[in-house]
Amino acid sequence: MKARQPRGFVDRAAGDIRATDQMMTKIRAVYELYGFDPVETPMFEYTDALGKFLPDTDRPNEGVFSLQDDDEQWMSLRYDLTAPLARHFAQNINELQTPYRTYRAGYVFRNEKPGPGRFRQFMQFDADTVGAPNPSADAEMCMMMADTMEALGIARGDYVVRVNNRKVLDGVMEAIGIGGDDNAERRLGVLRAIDKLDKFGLDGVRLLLGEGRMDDSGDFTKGAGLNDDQIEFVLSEISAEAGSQSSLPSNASLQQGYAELEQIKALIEGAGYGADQIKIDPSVVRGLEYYTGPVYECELTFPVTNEKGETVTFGSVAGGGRYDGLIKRFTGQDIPATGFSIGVSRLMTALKNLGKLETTDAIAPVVVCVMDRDNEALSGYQNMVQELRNNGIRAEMYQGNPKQFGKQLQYADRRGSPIAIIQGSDERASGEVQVKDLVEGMRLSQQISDNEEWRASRPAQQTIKRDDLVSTVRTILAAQAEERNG
RNA sequence: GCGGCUGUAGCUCAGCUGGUUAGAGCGCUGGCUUGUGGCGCCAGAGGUCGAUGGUUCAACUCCUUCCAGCCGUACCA
Repeated sequence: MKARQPRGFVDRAAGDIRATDQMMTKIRAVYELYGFDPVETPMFEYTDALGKFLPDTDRPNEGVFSLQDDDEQWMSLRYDLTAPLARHFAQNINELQTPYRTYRAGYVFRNEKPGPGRFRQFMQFDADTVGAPNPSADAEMCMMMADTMEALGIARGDYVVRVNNRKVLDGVMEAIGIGGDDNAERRLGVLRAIDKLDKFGLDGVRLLLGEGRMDDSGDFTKGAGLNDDQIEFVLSEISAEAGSQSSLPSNASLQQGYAELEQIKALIEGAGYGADQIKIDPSVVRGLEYYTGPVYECELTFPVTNEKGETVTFGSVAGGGRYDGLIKRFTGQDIPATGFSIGVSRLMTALKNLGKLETTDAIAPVVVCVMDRDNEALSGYQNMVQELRNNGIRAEMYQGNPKQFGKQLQYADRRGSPIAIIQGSDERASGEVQVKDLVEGMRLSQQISDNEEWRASRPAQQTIKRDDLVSTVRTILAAQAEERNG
């Protein structure tokens, strides 16, 4: 049998897990500071609770991973953290105090084609306020996003939170005469086209708003089919400076959208945030389905170099918006809500590129070598290990086959151990141990080319009293730490 | 989903216009070495050449189909 994971799923190694933990700790601290409390929901939900994907018998797993419980009910792995929150709130509506301010993190699952940096299981970290109808709640989300980026070490100017309002986009489309149920399909096409602004630029969007666009492989994407006047209206609107009113015939949706954006702008300015952190941007679209008001996303603006040496802009690492209709599906009553989601894995990749990820693995343990294998010697080694541990120093006794001493040092070396402890019968008889600084020894090795000489010299090794073990190890570790930190 | 490109050892790849027993470097395992990591020397393991069907005296090499991966694109709650 070949050992492998399902496509789009990955194992995570120690370094990734530790780095993720550190990130999550920082994110959580910001959310807590803002007065949000944690909540957790299960990975599985009944499929109908997740929303639009009701599996049909032909394709039960389109988009989501679904299976039938033994009572025939369909259940699915969650594909985001918002739908489960709506379910949780609706279910506990009588107990939960509103506005309900909550955050949660966890894996979500999407059954779709994986790609580089795109997996079928990935981590999201969400914050939401339920029962808050005013744009002030949206403004708070934007500020929290900005604070989170800075808490993670992303400098001001290397990120920007961009805010728009779905009502503005709706108003624009109404103004160019594609409002109403008849044009739902066309409006979707327009939104999709606008969403491609990052990728294809204004010219690409122009094509997609009109007839369509041919991609590099020769594949043709059908456009939204607007006429030239309509296209120019849309383009001028999405490329307009923040806050400038368009020349289009106004309507209620447009006016309300602008008013809400004005209010958000006033709040973030009042809180001291500048346009280099949060700005109104009429080209932000976000997901197409359930957003009903302000939408916002956080984008990284610095160029990063990928493994292949190509320069790419990273784009969006977090996004959200107002979803006033989502909870109503369960309760029948209007419950306004707004919130956002951080793509943890994606953001981690970006931080790695920025050098802001604390990739310093935990210091590997001190390895106590096994020289003699009689019980007296072994208990002495174990005693040293325990003493180091009791003093807060990671340590382990070599647990492999000890017959070749060279293998033990090789193990310590490849494990990245800072120090090896050696005590043979001679040292034991005189109450001594050898302490070997593996980092210093590696440096010395570069000056010695002959293998015999390298061995005989026993580099970076000192003989000390057994009683001085802990203090000597501490001294060496401190020196190594100082060197690492420059 | 659509279009293009690519599948040879754990990894990176070589393998001529089809020719007998498929190679290299690195890595891995063991040994030199039951008192010393790097460097070194010796030995070894590991491949139904992505899978299937076909053409041929003969296929890693050419063709079909499938699968997987990469790039672009579409969809993306």
